[in-house]
Amino acid sequence: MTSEPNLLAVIQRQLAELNKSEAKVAKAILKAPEEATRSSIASLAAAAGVSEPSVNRFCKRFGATGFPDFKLQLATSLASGVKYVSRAVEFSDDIGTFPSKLFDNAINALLTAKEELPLKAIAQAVDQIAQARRVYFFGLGTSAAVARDAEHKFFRFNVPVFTHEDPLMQRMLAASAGVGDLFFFISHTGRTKVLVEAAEIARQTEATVVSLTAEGSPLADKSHCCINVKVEEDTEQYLPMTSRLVQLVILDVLAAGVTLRRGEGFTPHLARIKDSLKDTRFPMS
Amino acid sequence: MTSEPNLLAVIQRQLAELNKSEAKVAKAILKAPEEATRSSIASLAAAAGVSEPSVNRFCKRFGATGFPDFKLQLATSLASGVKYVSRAVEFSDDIGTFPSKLFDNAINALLTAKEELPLKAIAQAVDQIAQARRVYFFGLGTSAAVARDAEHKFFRFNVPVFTHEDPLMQRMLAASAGVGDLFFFISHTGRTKVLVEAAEIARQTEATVVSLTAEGSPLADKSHCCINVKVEEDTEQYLPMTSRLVQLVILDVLAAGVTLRRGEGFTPHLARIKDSLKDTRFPMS
DNA sequence: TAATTATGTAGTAAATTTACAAAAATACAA
DNA sequence: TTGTATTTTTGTAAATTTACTACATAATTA
Repeated sequence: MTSEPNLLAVIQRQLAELNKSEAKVAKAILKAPEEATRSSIASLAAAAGVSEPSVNRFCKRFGATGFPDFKLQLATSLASGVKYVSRAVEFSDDIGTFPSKLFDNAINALLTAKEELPLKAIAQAVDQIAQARRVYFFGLGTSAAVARDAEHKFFRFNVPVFTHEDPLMQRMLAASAGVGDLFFFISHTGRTKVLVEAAEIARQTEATVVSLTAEGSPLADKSHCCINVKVEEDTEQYLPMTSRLVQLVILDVLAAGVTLRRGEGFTPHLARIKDSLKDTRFPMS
Repeated sequence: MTSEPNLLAVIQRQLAELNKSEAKVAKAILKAPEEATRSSIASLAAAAGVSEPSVNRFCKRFGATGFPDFKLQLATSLASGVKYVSRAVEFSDDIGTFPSKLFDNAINALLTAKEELPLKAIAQAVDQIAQARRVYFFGLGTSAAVARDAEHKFFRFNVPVFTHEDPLMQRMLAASAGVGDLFFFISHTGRTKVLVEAAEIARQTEATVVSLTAEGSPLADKSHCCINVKVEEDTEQYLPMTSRLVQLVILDVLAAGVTLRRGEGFTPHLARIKDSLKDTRFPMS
């Protein structure tokens, strides 16, 4: 059963080849498709001016097992028209519209990323992080915040993690790296000079270089392992980027991957960390 | 008929408040939603281990006129891409399953947040940020990364922004605040002592206190304006939180709101900022 | 123990499908 | 053409499946 994305279009196309009563049914459905999904076979038959079995035959002709199945397919087809598509925010937007637009853009970015996850690179990165003696997360600008987030997360997993936003520190640390060190570079464009340079320096040592960045970018070229994040076309230049959200979730994936590798025996450690924060908080009322 | 965009999420959320048989039905549907749309009331009842009227009552509870109507709503909901329900990562998961789970969780969190956006509070926060002479973003732990992200974003909009991760700096800055200062506190729980204390100190000055945190939390109580983020049940304690993603997008919304308020004349400024970064990057090949 | 709530049984109503027959359309011979 | 045979289309009526309602029993709560 190949579920057709646009059932109405198929009906429209077949209209000429249908016999009289079936054509009547088709017209009735095309005229009010939403209503058709809600009506019984009797009322649709009445609306089309035919008998109930005619409607039933019509449904079977279009690949459904019967009338209810047809309604289901029709409803699905109608609903799938409204997907989450990127929509630019405009100056004419108001509070009722632009927040949903931004959320839709974010959701859309994650949906897209989910479909084309570079699983091989992710698995490889998990391996390398799990084996690393020390992990450095480096990013600049917006990506520095992502690196910071990663630091917090991985710290919980007993991975010795470090972050530095200062390019000079990044260079120096890269230069003095050795076996067991892992440098994880985060960059939207993969073209930020100082970051690429730091990666280059790290690469000349025995350390491992992993990056979360755009495919084919200078930064990706310098890495042992690169997790590609598709860079969306830069249509909306002045409003927030969604790529960092994707980066964050990919880092969640890496963290989860490392945890899973540690196995069930690791949960007490996590519980202890969580517990250690208890006293810093006001108790629940 | 208020057509709910994400029926599965609604069912998931209500799960705790359902009585035994209805919960069984809910679980059966959540387990195999696609199949549920195709089955009869009898087979679904059998699958859930309850009687047919229980299924019927379940449907009515969720706003449907009956079982067929419910199936229709479910099918519509599924088709519109909303099959993203929070699923916990388990130790038996492998690379083929847990990444999608995490993405689904993230997408689900954003979808849920989108549905219940506190637009009034957002509008108010936009007003206050737009009027502020200085804006301080304060957070700790994971929220510090969110604050950092906010700093980068708002800086582009020519808002004088500051972030500090150090609780002592936060206290001192809060204490010396005055008219025109805005303190923006970010916290998942809203119960972190040192942060709540800083908010309390800021509140005693002429400054404005805005927070992005859990409803009814101590931090929310200290704020002039609180943007509520629903805190999901803490079932999955050891794996990444999705709330920070929601926080980030809400901050995007605020930033967009401030920009829109500035009007079209502001774009040259944004272009200049963007331009200033050009020389820090390797050109596209 | 009473009251309330939850759940299932059994019967009923509604909707859908099937089997079949009538009607219409088509093909073809005279 | 026109009548007849054949095929296709369509509707009627019965059968079947499905969904709903009313009510009784069970479980829970006060």
